[in-house]
Amino acid sequence: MVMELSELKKEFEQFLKQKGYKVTKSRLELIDKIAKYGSHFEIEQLVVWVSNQDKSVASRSTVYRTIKLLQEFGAIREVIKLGNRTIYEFIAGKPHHEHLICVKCGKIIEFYKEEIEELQDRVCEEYNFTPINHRLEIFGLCKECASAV
Amino acid sequence: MVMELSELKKEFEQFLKQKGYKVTKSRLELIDKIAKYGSHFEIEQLVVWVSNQDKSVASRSTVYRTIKLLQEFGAIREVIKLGNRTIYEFIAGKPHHEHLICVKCGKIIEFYKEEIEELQDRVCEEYNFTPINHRLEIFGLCKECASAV
DNA sequence: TTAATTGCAAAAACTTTGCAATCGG
DNA sequence: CCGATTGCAAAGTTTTTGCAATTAA
Repeated sequence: MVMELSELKKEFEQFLKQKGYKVTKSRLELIDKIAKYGSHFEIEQLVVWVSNQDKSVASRSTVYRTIKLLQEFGAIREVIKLGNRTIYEFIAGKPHHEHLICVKCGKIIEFYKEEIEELQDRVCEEYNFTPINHRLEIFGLCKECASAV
Repeated sequence: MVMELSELKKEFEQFLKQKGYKVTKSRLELIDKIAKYGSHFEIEQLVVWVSNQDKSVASRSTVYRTIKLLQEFGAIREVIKLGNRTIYEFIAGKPHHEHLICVKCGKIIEFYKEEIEELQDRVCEEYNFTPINHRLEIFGLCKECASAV
């Protein structure tokens, strides 16, 4: 990772203070757990994982509420919406990228194409549209699953 | 629209028969209603609209079940996933395109950039990934909403 | 005839919220 | 101390499903 976790946590504290929110044990624990959980995750997994910790870190409600804060802060984002599932990604310190999603095995491949970003900017200009964020999902079969058919 | 609705309904009938499904009144009525509903819609809207028709067209369950069939058939697709909402689009006879979504007023602008498609194909080749479909959503502010800030 | 489809109501899955107790500043 | 946060359970959303009645082939 580009950014140290301790540094990220400090920035998150800054963010909370600046917004008039409180720096609580749950919030700091959660950003820590999410960072260590792995790149992609779903809320339910996180709730279960967090519930199985020795000491209670946060309840389901708090997880949901903190997820929103972390999105606002910019440490995580919804990257894949597949059927009724929402997959989040820990993006702090990571450059922007898009995803290839294997609909058979669930594998997620990240990629970045500068030209695609540029073309998007051009489209936005054409329509006088001010982009805030975007998401490009390519669903299909990964190499292994395609050859297994 | 490029394709006639009557022709589309015939193709849908073909599709149903081929799959061993039955051609029912509800299914034909629904493809008709959706085609006439307008480009983008959410299921709840459709259920309400369909419920308000003189003669009952289909129940909520049937709407949900038929939506899945129509996706399989290829007449509609999930085009925008925003928060917990899913916006579908009637795509039969329409060329592929992507969307700009105004997060303030909800306006949806369609666009198509051949180069973006080509670049995606190239990425897929690089990763030996077999694409099935994709979705590019650019969230931001439309011209009107941006100037109103 | 008979297997698929429908409508209903119940359940499931996911997310939000009211409120009393607790915690941070 | 005071207002924000938490946990809980209840409620809200959205979607799925079991089953008896109905319908298409």
